[in-house]
Amino acid sequence: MTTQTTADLLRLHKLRPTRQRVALAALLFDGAPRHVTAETLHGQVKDMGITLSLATIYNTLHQFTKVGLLKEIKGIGDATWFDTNIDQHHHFFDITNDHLIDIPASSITISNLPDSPEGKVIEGIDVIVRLSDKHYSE
Amino acid sequence: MTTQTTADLLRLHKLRPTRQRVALAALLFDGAPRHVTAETLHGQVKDMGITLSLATIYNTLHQFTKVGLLKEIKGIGDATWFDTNIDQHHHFFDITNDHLIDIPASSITISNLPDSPEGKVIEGIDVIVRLSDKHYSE
DNA sequence: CAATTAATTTAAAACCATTCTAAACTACTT
DNA sequence: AAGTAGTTTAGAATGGTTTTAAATTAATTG
Repeated sequence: MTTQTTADLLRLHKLRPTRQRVALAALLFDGAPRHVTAETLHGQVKDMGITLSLATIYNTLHQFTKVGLLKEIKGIGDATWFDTNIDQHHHFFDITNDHLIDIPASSITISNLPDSPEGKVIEGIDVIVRLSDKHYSE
Repeated sequence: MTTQTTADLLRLHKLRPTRQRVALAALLFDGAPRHVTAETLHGQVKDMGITLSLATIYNTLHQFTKVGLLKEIKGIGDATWFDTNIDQHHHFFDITNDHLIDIPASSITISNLPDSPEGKVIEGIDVIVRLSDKHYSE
């Protein structure tokens, strides 16, 4: 994705294409699915020779989430993850290396869910499948 | 549960029945299913006129978890929850009031899960069903 | 295109849940 | 009763995240 279209993408969402936001958007929205935390993204950006404050990373991740460019995933590991896959979906979480893999919502069938309590509706369902290394000994 | 049997329960798990642990065990293991965080438990204990340091609450919750008296639930809301239901199970989480309700594992059927990545095995599956208030308008 | 305005970025402080530390205390053993 | 090992505690430290207020920069206006 060129810098030009990245700027356009931001403008499309009413976000000023600042140097910082363009850098982050270019990195995040290059087409490959990505899972980042504020810290991992900060590191990746630093590796590219760009210095951004962590506060800006947080601000930007939240802004991108608000306009629908990212999906926020809490409750996996210790930090908050942001996912470029914004469709409803679930996750494998590899506890050996804190790695996330998407599972399309259509790839899991959940049935026989008990009734919701009176007056409550289901807002969403999150499935986390924890993975660890297979051990061949025994 | 009487103080005597609470002390016995603790001794059974090789935990000294200190004043603090007896108070917490009596509160937690009275038969009703309970979901607590360190903060909610600290508040409940304080309401009973007993003063315990937060550090002790954390220590004790972790010790109870280690011996199998509690189950630790991370990733729901901002704090770590501890559940007196130690069976494998899932949760409704009411986002309007941070209230948890257990869903027995047997009450949910999950099928068609994609294959785990090569060399990985499933450690566990966590399902969180987020609830909010039903709105009748529209 | 210079000046103004409003949004953005930033360093640093603050926050909150949790853990650590090291000293004081207490249950159990002798 | 004395010793010792386990436990509790206040307070400091930690880690992820948010807030604050000042400095900077993008967009707008004249």
